[in-house]
Amino acid sequence: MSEEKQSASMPTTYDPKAAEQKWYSYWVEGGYFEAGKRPDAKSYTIVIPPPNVTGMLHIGHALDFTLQDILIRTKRMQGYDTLWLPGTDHAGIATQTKVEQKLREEGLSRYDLGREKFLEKVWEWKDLYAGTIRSQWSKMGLSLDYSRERFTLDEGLSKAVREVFVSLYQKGLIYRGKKIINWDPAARTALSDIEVEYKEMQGKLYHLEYPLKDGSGKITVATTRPETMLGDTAVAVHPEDERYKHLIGKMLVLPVTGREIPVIADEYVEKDFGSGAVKITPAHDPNDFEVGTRHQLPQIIVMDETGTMNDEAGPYKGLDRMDCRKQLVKDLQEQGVCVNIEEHVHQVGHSERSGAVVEPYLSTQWFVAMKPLAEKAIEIQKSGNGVRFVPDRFEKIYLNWIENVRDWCISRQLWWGHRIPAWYCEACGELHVAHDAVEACSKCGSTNLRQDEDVLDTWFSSGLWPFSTLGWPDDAADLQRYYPTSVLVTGYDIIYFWVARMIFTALEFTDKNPFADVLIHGLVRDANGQKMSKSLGNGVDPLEVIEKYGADAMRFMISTGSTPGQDLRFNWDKVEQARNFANKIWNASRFALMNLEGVTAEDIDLAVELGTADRWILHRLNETVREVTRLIDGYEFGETGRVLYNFIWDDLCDWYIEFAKLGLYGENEQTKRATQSVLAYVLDRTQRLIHPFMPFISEEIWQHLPHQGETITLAEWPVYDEALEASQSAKEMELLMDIIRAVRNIRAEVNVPMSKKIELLVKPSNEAVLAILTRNEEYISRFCGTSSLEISVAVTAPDKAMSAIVTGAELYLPLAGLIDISQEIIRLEKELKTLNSEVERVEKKLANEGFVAKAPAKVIEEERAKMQDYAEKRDKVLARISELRG
RNA sequence: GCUGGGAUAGCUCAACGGUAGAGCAAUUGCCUUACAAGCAAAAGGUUAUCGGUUCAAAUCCGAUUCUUAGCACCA
Repeated sequence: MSEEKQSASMPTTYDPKAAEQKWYSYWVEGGYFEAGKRPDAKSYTIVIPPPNVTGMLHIGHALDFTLQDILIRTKRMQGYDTLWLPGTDHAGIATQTKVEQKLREEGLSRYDLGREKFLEKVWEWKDLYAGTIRSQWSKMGLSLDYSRERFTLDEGLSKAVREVFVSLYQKGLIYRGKKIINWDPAARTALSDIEVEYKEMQGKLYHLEYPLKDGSGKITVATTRPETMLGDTAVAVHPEDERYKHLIGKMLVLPVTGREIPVIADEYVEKDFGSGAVKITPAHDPNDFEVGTRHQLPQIIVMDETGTMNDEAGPYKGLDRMDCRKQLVKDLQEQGVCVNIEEHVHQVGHSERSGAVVEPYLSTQWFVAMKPLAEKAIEIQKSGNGVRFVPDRFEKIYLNWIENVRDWCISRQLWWGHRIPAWYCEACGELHVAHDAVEACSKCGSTNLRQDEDVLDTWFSSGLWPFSTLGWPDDAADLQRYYPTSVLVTGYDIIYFWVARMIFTALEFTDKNPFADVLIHGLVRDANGQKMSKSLGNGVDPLEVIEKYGADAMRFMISTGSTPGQDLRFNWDKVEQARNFANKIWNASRFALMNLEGVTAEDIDLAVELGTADRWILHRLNETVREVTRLIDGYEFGETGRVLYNFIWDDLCDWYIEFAKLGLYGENEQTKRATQSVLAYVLDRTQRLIHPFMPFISEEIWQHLPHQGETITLAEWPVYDEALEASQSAKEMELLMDIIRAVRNIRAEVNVPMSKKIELLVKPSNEAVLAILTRNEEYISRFCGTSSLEISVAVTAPDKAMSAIVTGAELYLPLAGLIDISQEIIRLEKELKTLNSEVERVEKKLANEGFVAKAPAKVIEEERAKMQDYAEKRDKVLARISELRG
């Protein structure tokens, strides 16, 4: 291929769009992402944290998925039978809320449609968004096995859900009970504890006076929710409280309703807080519920499931709870009952999904008894046989939660979700829990059975995800082969919701940890460090990033931009930097391709005589292979990115490619062939190393390079070669680079551009160095821009010359007329000063007996070598100064 | 209140016991035949403060200040 033709086919600027589309369909059509094609290989499995089918993916998903793709692609190249299983979550409340919102715009509610019709609508929505999500996955370049895609409401997964429910019920770990739960009056459903978000709010503390029935006085109580007083069934005081001791057992008259309620004694009350008396509303407060149970108090529910006051509220019946509060307070003030209103900052629970203020509400719900499940999980985790958290501090967070977990309310009064597999006999009231619809009551024989209306908490099915997606409870082949999974990658925000639940359900039902490792990453924040949210409108759409800078740039930025477990600030500058990096790779490859005409994969031969730079870059590549492999294994993607960036940009592009030009443009055919081989080889391995991070551009380039195989996706991952490390090329190259840098410095300092040729005299410190320099004379000459070059241990310094001392050699640049000797002396003295302080530092260190006695030999040796080097340089600089002076 | 995270160059962040690094911004010189999305050079730091452990601390351990998140809250 001619140079012109090659250049024309590869423009100087990389255009991601064409390549991305082309290669993704190539990969999918080639079936390269499908698991099961390497029956003899070890398996490596990741199940995707299923995104909600509520809408589009955001940049946080992009981070989560990119990290997984990096792992999967690396392992695939390393020869594993990799499975990355995709899927989506039905996301009960979230999705139902969205669809209801849409209906509301049409003036309809879910009740207008009825359960069946409404669910049809939700399924339509689901299909629409699952499609959108799939298209976003493809744009991000994710190597998912689409043949195994799952949805939490799939038949298979639903079967798993029923199996778990029935089994837990039979073990007595699922029960139905009347308790105070968190009620979302907007979505009209119960919530679990963790679905409630507490927000600090400016509220009011209302002080109310309840008169004693016998007219002998009053008791003051305080509340932040005065409307609940309508459901008060007692006032509690501490049994030891002298102020109230005599009142215990007496009756109070509840204002408004006139209901009589007792003064009771309970240790729950703190004497020193507030008035020392607490109004007790068992049906609307979890603590009061406990107190009420202890004292067998009536439980009076004063509002309905929409938050509207009911019959028990008397004159306030029909009012919304917030309106009732206003009206009631006004009335109580007029009656002199509400004696004081204080400003009060407190935490108010809001529904995570609907945003409504959550009402503690007494109702009959289904619960999972968490204690036994948690105990098992804690024991295994603490015995060291649990899941490995990365970073490990998240293990503490997990344990802390599971050690304090309370029973899990799993029933939701929604329509979108897994219907609870429980049937009630209409005739005798018997409860039947079963996998399949119960036809006849086993107790009375009636066939009149009604299924429980409620559905299960979304997280109930998500908790089974690692094994339900692989075919559990059946003895499926995929379950055998790919379970337990290798690693779970997710954000720290759902450790409680999801990670913990997967662990204890997996332990209970599969007797195994669901994954060996759990990699926890941070959240993506905006440029100001703020959490991205819809309400703030500061979210970043991954598609926009891909559109502007390409998927590879986004992936690289997002995956390498942070340290494990730490939040990541999104900013466009960093994406631009990643884009520039991609472009750099592109241009390095363009250069190579222009100079590899006719070279095929078979021509690449590294066993020939190689130059210093060739051996050096192979050595650097080798080190990079080792580092990148180690770092990816340790999930240290930020560090991996830095290693790759430095290798490619600095070593490969800035140094090696420049050095390679000499061989490529030179007359010596053999040297040219050798250089071509090294260049092609290094570039090929570089594409492989960068491929997990930047799949598209690496494939595009790899396909242009001399290669074997259909796709880089299946190319072998490079392996560290111990044998290469024996070479001295690194030290040789360091010397050359030092000389070149020193000359460049001086040129810059005295304003002599590279285009202007100069004389250069190099005095090596010994014969060995002389040999190296002589061997690389061409390099030195080229990169120092010399008109004449003298390399000899016999070099005598010219009078009017700039000089530089590097490790192993002295350099002289006769620049008479361009420099002032007194300035040169000042410059050298400055250098002397730094060298002196270095020498002093190391000297002091080596003089320290403790250091010499206790530090590792390697460290001491390094310090000694430094000492020698610095001292040598210092002496030479010193000599040069006196020479110039004299 | 309890439990974590963070505090490092002007900005955004690295560095997991051995001389503190990068990108961006600002400075200087370059359209050098892969790349101006680039090349080259120089500059920028008492690693929040105070103690301790260690031959050696940004790193490990205390304390303090500021900041951030989660959990729990007394009406």
